[in-house]
Amino acid sequence: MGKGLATKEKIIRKSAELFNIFGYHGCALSDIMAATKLQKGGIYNHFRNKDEIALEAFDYNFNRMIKRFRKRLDRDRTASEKLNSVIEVFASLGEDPLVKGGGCPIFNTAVDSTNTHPELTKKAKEGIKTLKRYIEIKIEEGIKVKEFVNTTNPEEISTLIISSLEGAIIMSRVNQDLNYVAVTENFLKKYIEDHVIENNYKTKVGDTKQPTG
Amino acid sequence: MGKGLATKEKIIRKSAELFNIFGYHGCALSDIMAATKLQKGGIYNHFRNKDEIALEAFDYNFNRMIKRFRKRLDRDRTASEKLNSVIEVFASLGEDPLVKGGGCPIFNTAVDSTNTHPELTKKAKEGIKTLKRYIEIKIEEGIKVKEFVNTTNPEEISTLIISSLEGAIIMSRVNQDLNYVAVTENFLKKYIEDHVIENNYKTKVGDTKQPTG
DNA sequence: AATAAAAAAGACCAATCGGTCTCTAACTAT
DNA sequence: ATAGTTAGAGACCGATTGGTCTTTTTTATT
Repeated sequence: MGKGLATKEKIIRKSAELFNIFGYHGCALSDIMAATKLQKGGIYNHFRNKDEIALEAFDYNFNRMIKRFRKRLDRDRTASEKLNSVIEVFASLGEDPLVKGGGCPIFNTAVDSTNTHPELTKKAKEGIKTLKRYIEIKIEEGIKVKEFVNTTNPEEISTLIISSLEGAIIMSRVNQDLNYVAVTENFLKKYIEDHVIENNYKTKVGDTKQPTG
Repeated sequence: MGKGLATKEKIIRKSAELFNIFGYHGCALSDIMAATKLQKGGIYNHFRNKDEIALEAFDYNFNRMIKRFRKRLDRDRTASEKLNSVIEVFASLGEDPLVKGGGCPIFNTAVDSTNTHPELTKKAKEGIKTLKRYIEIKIEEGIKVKEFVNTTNPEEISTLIISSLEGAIIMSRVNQDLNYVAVTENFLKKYIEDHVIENNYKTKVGDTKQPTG
């Protein structure tokens, strides 16, 4: 890897942080210059403009997010383990932020760019859809192998997981109180245990429920 | 009301829109000048700086939000009606946005201001807490009159309602697809019907559940 | 070691930023 | 009607914005 590539990576890495902290309009080129210890020439040698940096920075954050999901779900075998991990990876954005500035960079970008930056908005939009589909597939697989009850609506559960945890992450971030995420995480786990996972698969002790069939 | 007050109100009203659309850093004074058809002198005659406008604009949006809740819940008698209305008012931010630019102005401000504008962040933070407490009280009342099961955790349900609907609102806004909010709204209503409202109070037909006691 | 190519520096630019200040226009009270 | 007061216009300010371009430095190639 040549020197140029290393520099370009550094710019993306630092900018990904800065944009997540300050937002697109709140992050000036001078901030990127300071963070990378580069002058204008060093930055614009790799990018045509600020937009291009922001777009590549988003991709960088998104890919890291996907990686965190994959890395965690790879060690799971059952569908319920995978679904559980999905919830925990989202929730982990609270204690162990993917990016400096905290929260979920995808949703941060979504809110930040709507009405102001169509290209970024499009990326955020597609990112959310990819994430939603990713979870849906895990649920569909669970239904297929009869690990999840067959009345489970994959889109409903997927939407619920994303919306509730993303909302909670925002609440926790602004209030600097991880309890919001914790409460939401617990609710989702309990709900899935009680309504999504088939009774025969339940391993929890103290479960007084009787199989209905 | 003097001419000055009317002008000040207009500035707040227009700015409340602009800040919700573009965010604090994305909204320039020139935008406010254009929207209000005023020059700098006309604006700075009423405000000391841009910050002061943004802070008052937030209060304006927050008060309108609270009003929408109150107006709707005033016509409800039972606790379950009130809780249902809470959900519907949140969901209404999708189809019938409180502010131009869409979404929830409180959460938009929360995301926009975190790490960049402590005063705004504080207001957003307090706004969310007020909202959460408002819902908690409705739930506590429902428990008190035995309309809700007494194992209901007010904080849990309140947090869940806010986080999931706010997350869904962001998803719907960026995807320009109200389905995310609709799915979340339906889930919450169903969950509350099945797990929060006492059986004796349930009026739904076709409910096959048996009382457990 | 010499040369070619890539990377970075930094001077420079017009436009815009938030904010101030003076001056005039418009309204209010007597 | 007139004096006093408030509201608003708009010129002006220094600082900063994103971006360009030339020059220098560093790296890779031979």
